[in-house]
Amino acid sequence: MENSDFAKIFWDLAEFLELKNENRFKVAAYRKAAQNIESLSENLGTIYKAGGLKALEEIPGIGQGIATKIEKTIKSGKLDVYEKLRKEFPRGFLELVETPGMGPKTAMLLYKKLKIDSRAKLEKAAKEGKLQGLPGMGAKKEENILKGVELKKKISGRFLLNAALDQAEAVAKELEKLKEVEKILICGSLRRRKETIGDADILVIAKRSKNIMQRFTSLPQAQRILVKGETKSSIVLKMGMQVDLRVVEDKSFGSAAHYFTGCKAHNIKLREMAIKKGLKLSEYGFFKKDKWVAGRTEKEVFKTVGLTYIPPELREMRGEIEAAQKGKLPKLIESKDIKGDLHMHTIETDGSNTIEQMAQAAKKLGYEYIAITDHTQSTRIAHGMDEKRTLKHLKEIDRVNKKIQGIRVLKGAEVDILPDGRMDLPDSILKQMDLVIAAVHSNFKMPEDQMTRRILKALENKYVNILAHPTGRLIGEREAYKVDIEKVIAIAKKTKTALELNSHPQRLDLNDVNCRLAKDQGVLISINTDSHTTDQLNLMKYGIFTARRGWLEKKNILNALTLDKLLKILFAKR
DNA sequence: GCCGTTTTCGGCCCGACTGTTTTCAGTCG
Repeated sequence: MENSDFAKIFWDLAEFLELKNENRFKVAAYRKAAQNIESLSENLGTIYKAGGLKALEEIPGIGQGIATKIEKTIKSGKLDVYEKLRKEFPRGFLELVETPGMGPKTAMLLYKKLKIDSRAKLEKAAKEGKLQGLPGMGAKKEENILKGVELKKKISGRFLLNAALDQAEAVAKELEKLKEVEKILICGSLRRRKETIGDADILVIAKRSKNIMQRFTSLPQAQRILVKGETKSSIVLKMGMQVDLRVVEDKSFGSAAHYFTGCKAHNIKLREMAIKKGLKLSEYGFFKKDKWVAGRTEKEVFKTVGLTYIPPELREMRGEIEAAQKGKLPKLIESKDIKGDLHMHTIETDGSNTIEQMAQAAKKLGYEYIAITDHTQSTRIAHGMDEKRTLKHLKEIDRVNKKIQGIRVLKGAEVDILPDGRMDLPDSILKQMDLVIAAVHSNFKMPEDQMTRRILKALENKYVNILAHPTGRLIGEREAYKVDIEKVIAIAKKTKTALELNSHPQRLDLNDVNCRLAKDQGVLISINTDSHTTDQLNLMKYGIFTARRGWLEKKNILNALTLDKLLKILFAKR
């Protein structure tokens, strides 16, 4: 069982108990546990096997009750209370509650009065006007629920970070033109640079909000207004993403920015810490009794509860608060630390630019070096190189390297890892390169033990320097292949092989959690763009975002090394 | 159900918007 399967059980349990009007703190406790389980880097099953019930109870938000439920689930594969509740509510009931505008109270009301137990039935009843007239239900509420049903059909889940960021920035740019706007900041999961985004949160500092709200709700890219108030409005963009806008005064900038950036659990923790200090924290600031005392900047917010400044990417309740208390937060990697890009393609295989064009573009970015790493023969779809072409290509890189000044072009290739773990080119060819990237491009559906063996064997090859996109996932398109990532990290450490953090917004592979795992084991990460055009060299920022979410520092990054240090490490394995 | 340098019992984050309520419940973030 995956952690997400366990989490699902507790998310659902919370929902069921809420429907049954259980104690709301109990409901919240289940949700907190589900949340924490989702963000664990280690599998619950593994934790239980290693340390039993005690180890489970050490996870924040998990006590005796939930630990026992996890144990039961591991032992028997199911949880009786969960199964019982599932039978009590019809299938389709949860999607009813998840319809925007509906909540547990309304869902139960409609179920009891009208036997509505699915979203389809809800839509039908609303269209027939059967909802209005029930207690607390009028024509408007019925209309809203219908809108919610439609919205759910339209909003296609989550958006890739780059797409969401582009859209949010476009909205912010429009609002910035208004003279009332003093400051504007994109907050929420966008500011935390999560790999996928549910909705965008924009914070505006202004004294008067009326014009701003008017402009916001009438933007050309707006498709629907969800709510429109004095300090808070929400719209849905034509591309399907929801955007929330909040307007506050300047003296609340810090507390509002902090609040709208989240994550939720992190916020709650800070508010609890404020209470312990006799203060109340909201988006408007810290209050002693009813008197405002602080909140002008985020730094001030953290300082007031005794913490050093926590960068947005770390605010995920993954130990950042404890680290800030001890003054032990990492000094996160930044764009300026990156000295080169070690994974890119040219027209020799499936890229669009020449070696020289890639080198010139990289030079403009201020890089000290790049590596040209075209595909090898097995990746036929990319016109991969056989031995003969590879040798010719390496010579061509030498030629370009002599020709251009101010940047070093390293000779490399992205070599396929064959299903049996052998490399797609013989060692006699690999040894003529400065850098070898190994990658899985075929047979994704192997069983976990086979895939793990396959990759470990590649890492043991003394010419392999980097494992490209280590789990092979394409966000929203293809699941990661099954591989024991902890073993991969351990062997990467042993063999002095770096792991790639592929910067493409659809890959971001390794992900944040695994990056942190690799860091803790002392494995170097190479943040690469895997560019197929000169433009794509700019994708580096997404890799850096994810690296920061993984607590990575300059010293953890292979391509933050100067050229001579890099070369030393590349050849140290041979 | 979880949790504890104020606690093993009694707390548990805080506020905006909407609709239907005539003072507030429900939903959302």
